[in-house]
Amino acid sequence: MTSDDFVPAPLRRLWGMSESSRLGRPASLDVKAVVAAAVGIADRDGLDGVTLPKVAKSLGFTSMSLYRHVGSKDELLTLMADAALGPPPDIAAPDWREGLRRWAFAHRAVLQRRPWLTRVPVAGPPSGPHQIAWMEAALAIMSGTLLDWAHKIGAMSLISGYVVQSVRQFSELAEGRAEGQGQADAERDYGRALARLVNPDRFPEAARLFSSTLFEAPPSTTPDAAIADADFSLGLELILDGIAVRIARSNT
Amino acid sequence: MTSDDFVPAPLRRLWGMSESSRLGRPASLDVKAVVAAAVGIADRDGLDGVTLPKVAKSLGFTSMSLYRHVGSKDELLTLMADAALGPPPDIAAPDWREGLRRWAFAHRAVLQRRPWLTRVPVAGPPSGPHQIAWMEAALAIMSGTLLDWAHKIGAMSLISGYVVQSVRQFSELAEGRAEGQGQADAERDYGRALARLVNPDRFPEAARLFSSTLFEAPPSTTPDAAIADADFSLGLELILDGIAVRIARSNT
DNA sequence: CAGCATTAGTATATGCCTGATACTTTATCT
DNA sequence: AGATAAAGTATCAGGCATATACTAATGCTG
Repeated sequence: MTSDDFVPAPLRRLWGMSESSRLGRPASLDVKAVVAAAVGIADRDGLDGVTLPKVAKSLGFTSMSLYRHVGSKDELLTLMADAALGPPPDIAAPDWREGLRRWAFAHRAVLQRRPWLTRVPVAGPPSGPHQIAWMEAALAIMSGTLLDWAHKIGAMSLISGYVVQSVRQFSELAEGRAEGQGQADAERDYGRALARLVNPDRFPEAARLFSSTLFEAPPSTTPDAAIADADFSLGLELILDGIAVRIARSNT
Repeated sequence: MTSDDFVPAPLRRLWGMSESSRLGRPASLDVKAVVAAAVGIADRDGLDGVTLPKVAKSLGFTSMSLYRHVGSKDELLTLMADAALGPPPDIAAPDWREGLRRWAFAHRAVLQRRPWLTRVPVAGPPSGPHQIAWMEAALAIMSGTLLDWAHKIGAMSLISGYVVQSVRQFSELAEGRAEGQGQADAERDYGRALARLVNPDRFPEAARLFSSTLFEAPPSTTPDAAIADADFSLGLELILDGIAVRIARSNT
């Protein structure tokens, strides 16, 4: 018989329910501080830069002290993910479609500011307060529709997965580019070599694709970000179209 | 002036262009063997089980020998991903919709057999021969449509991303479940606690969701796999609906 | 007011890992 | 018969996560 309001430690830490028992030595450190320090390091050095020694040092403590506030490094990553995600913005939209569109763009904006978020290994269903809040926002947007729960969840996670994937892809490319000046050359070499490897006999469609304007387009005047925006919208609208079909179908 | 048929070493290895120069000591090891051994370990111990010492030992060599055949551990992961993906099956379908559906299920089947594939960190656009072959298959399926390249690529990566995401989510859950008998209890506790944390005032929709039948459904008679299949199809058909709208629009 | 239980943080150590460097071994080519 | 060059090995440095056993600081109890 577990007590009815028992909450596992990781969840307690996720939801900011630190208890600071009156007994014993008082803590000079807390979960919030640890997570904030870790997020700061991730912002500066990327996710691989986050190590327990470095987080501890940035706070003026030893590595082992962190284990008083966090169960493991994996748990720290989960805590970081929810903290860095932050609360969703207020989305007031005339209809579900515009609402989901704004939700997707807001989500994307957060990830673009912290690309390392797209690389945090997901360890289970959303369970942090911010994750739940974003979920709530999406569900609220769809509350006027007649979709059942399974469809709502499906639509939301489809959009969210799409956002993560597209931001990750773009940021990887950008990182590669920033990694030295000669990187641009290397990248061009890489593309050129790949185009040569894609034999038109074995891969007719792919070969046509690789030699299409899409990959030639040399010094396009439009900035990369604009292209990325267009690509992103393209896929997003496709998803929204699919959802629209479902909604129309559920109304009959 | 780089030679016009210069191919970067990682790409050469990906495409099986090992050169075995006639000079010097002949190699008793090659990229293929290394990758195969690594894949075998990943199949048994998961992606975290793959370390250079273990791969080398399973071949009867020392860790450092691997660096003669593979640039880095990250590169090894890339090679593993393409090797383990394997070639796509022949997909003969009457129309693009059935074709893409089969393509998605085939992709999913591969990932289900090797769940660690969904956790290999992606390091750039598809560039291995098998990845290209899968891409070719998808493009061929859509070749009858009037979609432009951007839409085709968008549709394909949307589906592929969805497949990866859904398999990863399911396999995580299954792993957690297999990780000891008490895990099921812990999981139930977790869900229960979470349901209590989701305050209906702050999160009205989410709270209703958490207390809906979707989460109660105790010992459902239908096996997990069947439920997963249904969920998967749900999202997939949604995507296909979206693509259908695009295709219809591009025909006008 | 003394000391005890309790909690926070530290010191130290183990066993891993990736990868650099310098070496030995084994083959071909001249 | 060497010279040459590549394959594989030995050793090592620098990091990392984390277990265990410690010291330090506080409130509670007598």
